[in-house]
Amino acid sequence: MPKYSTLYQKNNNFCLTDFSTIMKYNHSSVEKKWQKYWDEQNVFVTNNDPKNKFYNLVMFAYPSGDIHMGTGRNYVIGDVYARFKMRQGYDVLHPFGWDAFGLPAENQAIKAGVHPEKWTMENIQISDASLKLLGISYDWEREIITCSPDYYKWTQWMFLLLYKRGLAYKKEAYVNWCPSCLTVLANEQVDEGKCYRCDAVIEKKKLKQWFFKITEYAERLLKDLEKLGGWSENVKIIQKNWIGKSEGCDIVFKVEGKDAVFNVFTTRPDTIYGVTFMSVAPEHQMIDDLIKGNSTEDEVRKYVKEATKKTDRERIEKEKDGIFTGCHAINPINNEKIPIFVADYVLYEYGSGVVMGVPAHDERDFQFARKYNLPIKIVINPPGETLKLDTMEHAYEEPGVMVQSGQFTGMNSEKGIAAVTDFLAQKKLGGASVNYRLKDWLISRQRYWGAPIPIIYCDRCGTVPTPESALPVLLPKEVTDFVPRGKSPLAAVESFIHTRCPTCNAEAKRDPDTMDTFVCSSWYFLRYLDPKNDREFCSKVNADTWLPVDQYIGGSSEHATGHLIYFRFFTKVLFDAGFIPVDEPTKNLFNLGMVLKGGVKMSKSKGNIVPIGQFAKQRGADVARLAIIFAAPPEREMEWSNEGVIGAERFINRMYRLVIENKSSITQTKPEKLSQDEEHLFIKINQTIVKVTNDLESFKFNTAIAALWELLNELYGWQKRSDVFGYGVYVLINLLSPFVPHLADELWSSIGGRGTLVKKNWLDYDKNYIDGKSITVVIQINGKVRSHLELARGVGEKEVIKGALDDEKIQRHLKDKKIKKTIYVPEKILNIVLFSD
RNA sequence: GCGAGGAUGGCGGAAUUGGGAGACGCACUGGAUUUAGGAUCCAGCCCCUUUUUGGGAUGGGGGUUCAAAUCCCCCUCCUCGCACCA
Repeated sequence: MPKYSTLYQKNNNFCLTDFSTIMKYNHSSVEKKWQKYWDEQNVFVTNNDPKNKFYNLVMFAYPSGDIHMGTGRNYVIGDVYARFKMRQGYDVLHPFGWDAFGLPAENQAIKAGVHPEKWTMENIQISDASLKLLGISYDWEREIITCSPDYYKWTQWMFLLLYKRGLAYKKEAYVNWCPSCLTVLANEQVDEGKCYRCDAVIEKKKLKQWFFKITEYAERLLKDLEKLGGWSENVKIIQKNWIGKSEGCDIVFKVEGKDAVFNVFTTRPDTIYGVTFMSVAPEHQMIDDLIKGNSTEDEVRKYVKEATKKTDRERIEKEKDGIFTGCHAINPINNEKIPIFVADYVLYEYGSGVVMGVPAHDERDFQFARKYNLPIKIVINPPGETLKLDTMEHAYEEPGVMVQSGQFTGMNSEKGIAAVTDFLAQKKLGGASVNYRLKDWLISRQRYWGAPIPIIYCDRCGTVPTPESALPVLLPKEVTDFVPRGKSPLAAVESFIHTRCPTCNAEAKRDPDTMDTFVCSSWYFLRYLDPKNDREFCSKVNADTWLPVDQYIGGSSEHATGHLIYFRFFTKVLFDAGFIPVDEPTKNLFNLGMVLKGGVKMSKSKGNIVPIGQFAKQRGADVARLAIIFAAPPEREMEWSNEGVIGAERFINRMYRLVIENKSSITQTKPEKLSQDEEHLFIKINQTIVKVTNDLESFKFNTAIAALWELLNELYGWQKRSDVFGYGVYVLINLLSPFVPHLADELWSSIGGRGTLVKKNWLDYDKNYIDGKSITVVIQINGKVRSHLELARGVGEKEVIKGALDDEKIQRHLKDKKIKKTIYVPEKILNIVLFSD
């Protein structure tokens, strides 16, 4: 078959041009032209009255400088999907916005003296321009910026909603305190127990903080993971572990000689006869009562003071220790007297902050008991074995058979757990109980650049929420000192802090703290639905119309324990309050892989970024898009490389040439009267439509491009400019449009198409031309491929065997051998098994 | 330590209800065309052996099977998440 190159040399019938003078695709004018067209024709403006809605949401971004290939990959992948859905006839909502509050802006302000707002807004402008250069199909009229008062007014409103529903409360909590910078630090700013800026060892400081009661939703957040069929198992498992449900038993221990009790949570009530001491977290409020007047009071106080100052990390790394309080508790099951310790391995936040020490059956308790020479009492034996105290080097933590356990002796652990729990419940000394690892969400930040907490403190009325009509509580702009000194910079802004009590009009003070930025991002997906509404965060009708999010795209599992839990939490709260019709924001989440450069994550701080705007100008947006998509599967990490760019450029130029040189042959009409070769090509075309459609649906964009490349190669080498060729090129142009939209629209218009392909329906395939009429059956001998047979579809096993036995290559292998059996997989494989000798 | 995922040519990656390993691209080699090319076209491109034939190969080792990248067991390494959760 003559190839393309020989054609233009020898035969000019097909009007082929000399390659050496071929025009190259001028990406910059073409891309500009179509971006302008899309914009002027409002191609991406959302239909407010959708018949067939599709909410395609990509995670919005933090505006730290210009976007680069690392961040841009997310938006390209989201865009491919959005454009595909548009072509399938959906009314797509594809919005974008900025998570614009947060520490980097503030740090920049502290470092360079630029106001956070100025820095943020400039970055947004630059990044918006880059996204537009990439041709991302956002409905820019819905862009939201969380630091703008129109937005954070509703973030504050959300706070008040939670407050009204009893889900926002204030309590004392320990925060990270840098004794050198004299400032409170966020958890992210503490690196291995040290200040990220000055390396000083971080201390703990007790401050009154606002919390959201996410623990009240723990069970639903856990249970409803089942509803999230389109989430990766990985993220669901991470969330499940994070929520950390643990079923067990509460046991009430009385304190000897005091009018006090401890409620202890345990998952192993079957070990209750093995309790030989009790440990209380150093933060526990009851310690004061316990030690008051004891001879060791001062020593215990000293221990508590030191322990509470330590970071979590320090507490974990050192050997377990503690101090005897001088008090004893009574084991309710056998009235044994056990010493009460304060020990810093006990977590105040989990359970009740008190644990019963069972050294024989818990490794931590075992170490602790050995250190302080406390008795160790074996109450569980491994099945069929007997533990010996003198030879024990570790606790036996597995289930087993209860011994030395009064009436429960002889029971196995499983039965014993239930029996002891029931027994305690009957005696009102405890009962079944569930604990979660999940903690309430601390949302106060002693920082400037965030949404102010809309709370007012009045001497007479106490804590008073700002009335909704007074929202937003504006963040004062005339601030110059952004350095937090143990309290929010806002505390020093007199005009902000001083206000009047909404209830009694007396002089009052505002809360000086701002909210964690995760609050802003927990509900942003709702604001897109109604971004300019100044009476509601989103109208009920819009929420009913657009929710849930049909496809959520972005981030990797790093958000699994943060944003993705918070945003499910907010959705449930708003659902309960009747504002939105769904209790899960989205059933489909697609996680994206990071972009690497030189093997490390591409990021501004690593200094290895490839800016997208600049790249799009120089080499083309479509080249960038194609390189990103083809380099790796979307969910996997991808290395940004120049080689990938070269391949993408080649593809685009080749595609462009194919179309421009054969304009007159291209047709949207399906071919008729096919020769054998043509039929083969037509089948390939139809198979490509199927493959690309399926791959688009399932985010296998890299293999979709591979299929397109195959078809392009085939058409490029095709000799006859008949209908099937012309139709093939037409198909190719169409299938390319979600990936390289500028090129596709340009080619579409160059062959006489009108408008943009975005508005044109996705292609159907011809069901009669998916499978070829002939099939290739692989002939194996003893599992090794020896030959192939071209046979008609529908061929029977006998014919295949006959064909195989007639085959020359097969005969060679069968010489002097006996056939043991044959295995035939219809229309695929025939395996001839021989006797081994 | 616990949990999850992964390891396929020189490279990115295809192929898993078990059925032709290496699609597609990059790099590389040879050739064509060109004043030139980082353009374009043709051919080759897992390893060994070879005239064709053939043999080996999906991190390592074992197993199941007519047949294993795919299923099972053991081991090594890598990535991510959690990490005193009672």
